[in-house]
Amino acid sequence: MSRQPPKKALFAQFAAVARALGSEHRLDLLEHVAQGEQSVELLAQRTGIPFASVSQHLQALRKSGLVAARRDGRRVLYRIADDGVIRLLGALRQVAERQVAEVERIVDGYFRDRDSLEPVSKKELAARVKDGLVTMLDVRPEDEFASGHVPGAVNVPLAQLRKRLTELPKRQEIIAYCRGPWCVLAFEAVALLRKQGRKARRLDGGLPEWRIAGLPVETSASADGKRLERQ
Amino acid sequence: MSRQPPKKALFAQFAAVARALGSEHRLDLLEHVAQGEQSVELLAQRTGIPFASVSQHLQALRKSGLVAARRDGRRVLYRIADDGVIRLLGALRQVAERQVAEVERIVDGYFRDRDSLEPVSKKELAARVKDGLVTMLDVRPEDEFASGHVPGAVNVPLAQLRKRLTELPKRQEIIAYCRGPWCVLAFEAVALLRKQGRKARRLDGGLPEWRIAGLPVETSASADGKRLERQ
DNA sequence: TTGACATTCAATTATTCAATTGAATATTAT
DNA sequence: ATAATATTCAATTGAATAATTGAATGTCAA
Repeated sequence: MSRQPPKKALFAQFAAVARALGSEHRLDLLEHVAQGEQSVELLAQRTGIPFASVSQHLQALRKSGLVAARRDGRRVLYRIADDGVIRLLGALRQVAERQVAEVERIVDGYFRDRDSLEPVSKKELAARVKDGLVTMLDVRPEDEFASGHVPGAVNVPLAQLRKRLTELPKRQEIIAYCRGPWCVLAFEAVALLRKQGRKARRLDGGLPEWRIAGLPVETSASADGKRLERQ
Repeated sequence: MSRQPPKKALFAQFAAVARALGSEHRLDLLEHVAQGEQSVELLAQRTGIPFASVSQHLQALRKSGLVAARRDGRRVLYRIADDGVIRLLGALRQVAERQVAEVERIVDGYFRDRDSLEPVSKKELAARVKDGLVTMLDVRPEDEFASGHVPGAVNVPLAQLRKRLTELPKRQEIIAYCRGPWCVLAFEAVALLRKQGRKARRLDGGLPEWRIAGLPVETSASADGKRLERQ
């Protein structure tokens, strides 16, 4: 292993990391883990993958250095190993989006207007939210919101958006986001809001991208967080 | 395929790209393709992979959008699909390097000093080469050098370096490079030069990185290029 | 210590992927 | 047309991987 042609050995390691990314379930898990440290069971619930499979996939991800784990009581909490992983996922997304025509068709097909991608920087946006000039809308499920969100964001899960429109400002611009650039919840939220005549845009990125941009993240100590007390 | 949950369909595409990267042979081929447009046969020669396998791997890479192909006469020339691919490879390398301890050990084990990584920008370097303040040393095989290299670089393949030391300036700083950041030839060259008392460093990156930085690339119309006339 | 719970391990089966070989296709030159 | 060459396709084999199930491990609380 160690005394073989170094080039081969290097490629083997790089290939191992890429192989770990080469599974839909693991990508799904990675996106969820990127939201914040989580237990195996919670990830199984959120992704709908059987918990034994989740455990195995997480171990595969760990072996290739994409996630890290620590024990807390009787559960094991997994997290993204470091910011480079988020950037790697971004680069993968970029290549796939730009080059695989299929993706374009899927996104375009489902969501008419592929809307203004990041017309305003995240840092500026954070300032505007603080000044009350725009409203950030987090359309993820409540428990995910609780474990970490953009400061000042309003949480209305996509499923309830239609009914709870009154909770959102009428004229102010609304910026929707969810898990990350791949997450379709935000696309759908923007489509719905625009149909209702609201001024809405999508944040090109989710919580992980917000975090690695060096911006603060807020957590709700409790908010349906029965399963989250330990975090 | 197209009317399935969009999230799944997106992940499937991203996973497909990652899977395409998850093979040592394909990474090897990608590194070579990144040097410049090349035919299947030439790639087979340079990588030592049977040509039928090379063809299949290239098709896999093409299907996932990592390389593109065009026909020229009776040969098919493959090239990197776009700059995003180089960046993706860089991100992969970064994650693997930072997180997979194995790589550190391999690199450190083989090459004592992991030497000054990119202490000077590529743009500045290009200027210094032009002014004759430093010498760029390309240690790749002659035919690879011929199909594209840093302007003004001297080509001495690693195997001949010890014998041809006299061709290099005695006191001037020497910057060695080869195919890319993973390429070990440059590490070895620097080690050898330093042992000889020369002032040598390694360029953190190779021709592809040079190219996507927007810097010019020079080709030798002829230089052992019997097989390269058409390029 | 016992029981409850979260996670991991082990074993099975089905699927996918890789390498190899030889044949088929497409292009150029004769 | 025919031959020569570069590439691709097809079929085989063996290896790696994924999903599933049930058992085993480790931790906390009573």
